[in-house]
Amino acid sequence: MLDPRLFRSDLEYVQQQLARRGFDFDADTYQTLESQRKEIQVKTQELQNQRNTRSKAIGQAKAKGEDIRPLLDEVQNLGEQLKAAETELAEIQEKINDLMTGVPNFLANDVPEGSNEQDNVEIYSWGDKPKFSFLVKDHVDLGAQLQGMDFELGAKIASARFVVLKGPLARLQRAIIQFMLDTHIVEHGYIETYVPFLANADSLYGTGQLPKFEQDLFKVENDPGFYLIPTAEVPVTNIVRDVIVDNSDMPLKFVCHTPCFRSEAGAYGKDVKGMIRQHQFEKVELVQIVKPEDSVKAHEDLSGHAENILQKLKLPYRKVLLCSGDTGFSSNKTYDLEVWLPSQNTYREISSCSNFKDFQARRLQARWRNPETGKPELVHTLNGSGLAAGRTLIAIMENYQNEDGSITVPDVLVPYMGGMSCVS
RNA sequence: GGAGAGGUGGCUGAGUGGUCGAAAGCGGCGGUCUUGAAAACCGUUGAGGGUUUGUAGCCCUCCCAGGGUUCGAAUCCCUGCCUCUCCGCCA
Repeated sequence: MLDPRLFRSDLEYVQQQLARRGFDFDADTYQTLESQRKEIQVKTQELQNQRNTRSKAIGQAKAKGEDIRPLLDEVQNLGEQLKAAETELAEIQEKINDLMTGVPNFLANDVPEGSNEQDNVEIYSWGDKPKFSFLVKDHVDLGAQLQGMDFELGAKIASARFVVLKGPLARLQRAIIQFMLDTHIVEHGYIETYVPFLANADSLYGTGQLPKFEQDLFKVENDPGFYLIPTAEVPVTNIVRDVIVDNSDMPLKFVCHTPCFRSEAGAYGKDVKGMIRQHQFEKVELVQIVKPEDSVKAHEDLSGHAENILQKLKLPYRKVLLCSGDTGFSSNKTYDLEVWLPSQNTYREISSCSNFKDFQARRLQARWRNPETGKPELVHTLNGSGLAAGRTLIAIMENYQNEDGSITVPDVLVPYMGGMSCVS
């Protein structure tokens, strides 16, 4: 959520900023609601004040043994007036809140203009694309040949967009996850966390998935309802919900491996084949909680940590700065890392690293105490995949494939495969 | 699943239907003392919001959450959530 005070003090600036996203903020509706709010809130607080003063007077009169009858008559209909005002205020505030929670974050100044992913800007590419002297297979064919990747079985057990991995391929995915976690913990200084895979509505609201994107989530119809986490970002960032983080603990850097669950509503016909787009996939997520002045630097660091994984795996990739039209709702600035997939002859997203500034922190009420002011102030939150493990698995399969359909294991993963250097 | 106890400020912990946003201790911050530190002593110390040019003043809200009773609720009633203890079950 954006700062409501900014809407009151400089609405024109707010509109300009939001227009960069093509978001047309309804200023008229807002101003009508806001002027109503002001009037009703002042009225309500005045009535509350009256109630407090008079009740106090009654208490004092009673203590002195005076007759409180006239005082009681005086406050007779105050209660009803107050209740009506409070109800009206709550209604108007809910309307304003609904309006505000639908407003996306501002974009950083250096986010390029553009309407969709076509307009994203490549910052650089890394690594040499492999050259093959034979016809390349995609990960689906390779997986079938290795008898380690079965989509029909996934469909039988659950539905389309699920997979069953078996044998060395299942182990390879686990090796990837272990390798990523160890690298982030040992080399990049992250704290490993283990978290719930179901989250409540408050948590999803805090990171911005609710109320706007409920259709993307799997919901557990319990009482109270839970949601399957679409990313570890949700439970991990919510660690600091309603917390004033100690100055000396900043920055907080968490790494977490979880399965992720996405309904993929609206993705019909998209990436139907293979493991690119699944209802359930494994991901290692990086989350940082930092002081506001450090977030731009932290964003570069965090995406660098994800890149380091790709580089150690020697997977060719490119780094892309998302344009205004492709940057997510809560994000101020996002880098995507896209890995080379030989079978598709293109780069595909394998990590998305975002700086949310104080947008999530405001919803979360995640704060730190600024020693200069002595006051609690909002932190900045960031996260990024480091990396999506399922997509890393298929990138390795395709880039490291041999003519006979076997897969060479990247050097850094061999220890995690019990010394196995080739999957066949 | 059964039985019981409880949720109060950064922490521990008192509290009564009325001057309680809340005793006391600890911790934090400032000061006195000291070459410096410790100890001791003195002072200070919650969060959010409204109004406003205002980090001034005035006002409102918050004692787990949501309802209710009342002129008045941290205090009484109801519901929910969470924590702890014992029993049962279980990876």
